[in-house]
Amino acid sequence: MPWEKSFDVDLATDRATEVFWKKGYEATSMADLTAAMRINKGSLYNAFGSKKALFDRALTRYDQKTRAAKINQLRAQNDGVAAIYAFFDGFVEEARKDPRNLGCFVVNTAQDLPNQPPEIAQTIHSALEDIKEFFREMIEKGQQAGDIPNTVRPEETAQAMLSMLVGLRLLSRGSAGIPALEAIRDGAMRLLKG
Amino acid sequence: MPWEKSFDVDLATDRATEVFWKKGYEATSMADLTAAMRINKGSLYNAFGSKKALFDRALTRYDQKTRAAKINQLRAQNDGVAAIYAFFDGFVEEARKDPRNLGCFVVNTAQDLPNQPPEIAQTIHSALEDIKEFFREMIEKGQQAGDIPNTVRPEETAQAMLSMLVGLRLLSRGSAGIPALEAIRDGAMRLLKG
DNA sequence: CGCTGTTTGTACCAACCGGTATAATCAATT
DNA sequence: AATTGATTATACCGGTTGGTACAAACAGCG
Repeated sequence: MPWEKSFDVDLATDRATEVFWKKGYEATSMADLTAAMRINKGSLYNAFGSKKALFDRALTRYDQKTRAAKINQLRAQNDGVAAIYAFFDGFVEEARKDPRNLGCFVVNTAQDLPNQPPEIAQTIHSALEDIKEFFREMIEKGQQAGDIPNTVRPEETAQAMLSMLVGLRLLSRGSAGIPALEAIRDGAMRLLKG
Repeated sequence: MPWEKSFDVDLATDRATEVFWKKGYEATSMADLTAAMRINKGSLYNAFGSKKALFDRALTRYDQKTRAAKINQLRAQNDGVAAIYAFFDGFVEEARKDPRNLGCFVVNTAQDLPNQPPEIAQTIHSALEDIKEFFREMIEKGQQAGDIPNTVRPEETAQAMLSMLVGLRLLSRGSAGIPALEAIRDGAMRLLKG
């Protein structure tokens, strides 16, 4: 068997992610993708199959590399309150560093859910559920440590925090400045005060 | 001068809004629009000028008819806490009644801000600012009535509530069920407890 | 070298894109 | 009935859409 691959598939996927992330699925053309990925049209279809398949792959990879990795890292922490703060503050920091105001690829796609196929909907649903679950676990951990009063209902509060996070990420796309995002982060923490 | 108009421009605009609302600007074609508006291509360009101009008009009209109208109605209320609750609960009700899960046209467009022209960005910015201002006023009104403790900072809390609202509206697009939306609404009210 | 499989460039496809043009039809005022 | 302007249907424009086809160049293995 001769030489089995030349370009880096993951690198090409990450470059495709950048375009989908900013413009969304429909507004991104195959010409946009081949230019950004720096591979030929033929190679793209050979390696990924279709635009939809590439989008699916890009979204899943983004979700794994960013959201899932972060959550699994913070889950290990024993201070629940600190873990939640770090999670929110990380996104404020991301917004501070990103001059392009891309926000969150997952949230962007969640906004477009009614126009997405079931596989994508499933990916989004799992991601959001996992975030909520993370919040719930950290709240319960904080309660066991005595940092969070027992009057705070874990499930409902986790859901409310997820909503704040989604809002923060959407407003990061050019609708809010850094001070506003910090106010959102601090507001989320106030939900833990009972 | 002969008969000055035949079709109802506002009605046609509302029909265009439905399509833009669901699919977004890019994914909506002129064919989609003429079909939904039930007017001819020629009439559309004669009456609205371009796709962009139609979108702008549809968005502005939607914002006036729904968000602005609701806020101005609730502003008159003398119970600040009740006004905020009614505002949130109205969107939960809207989600309950809408089988298509359209969410909010303004929030959808805010998500797409990096790809929108300055006029649209301005409209979105004004709308979000007005909502935040509404929250701030109602918080201050609640504090004067003694319903909200003075430890609650009006501006920061209003910003946090705006984020929860944006999250609620985005999650209404198929990512969350009614109970989850109710938890978000109740979580927002907890921000007023100090 | 010869075989294999990838990459690349290019050409091509039918379909659609936003937008324009035109001629016929239509309704209401004069 | 004549005039006026909006509405309609249809055809058309150049450009782009996602996707396919194909030959040439390429790189590794036997």
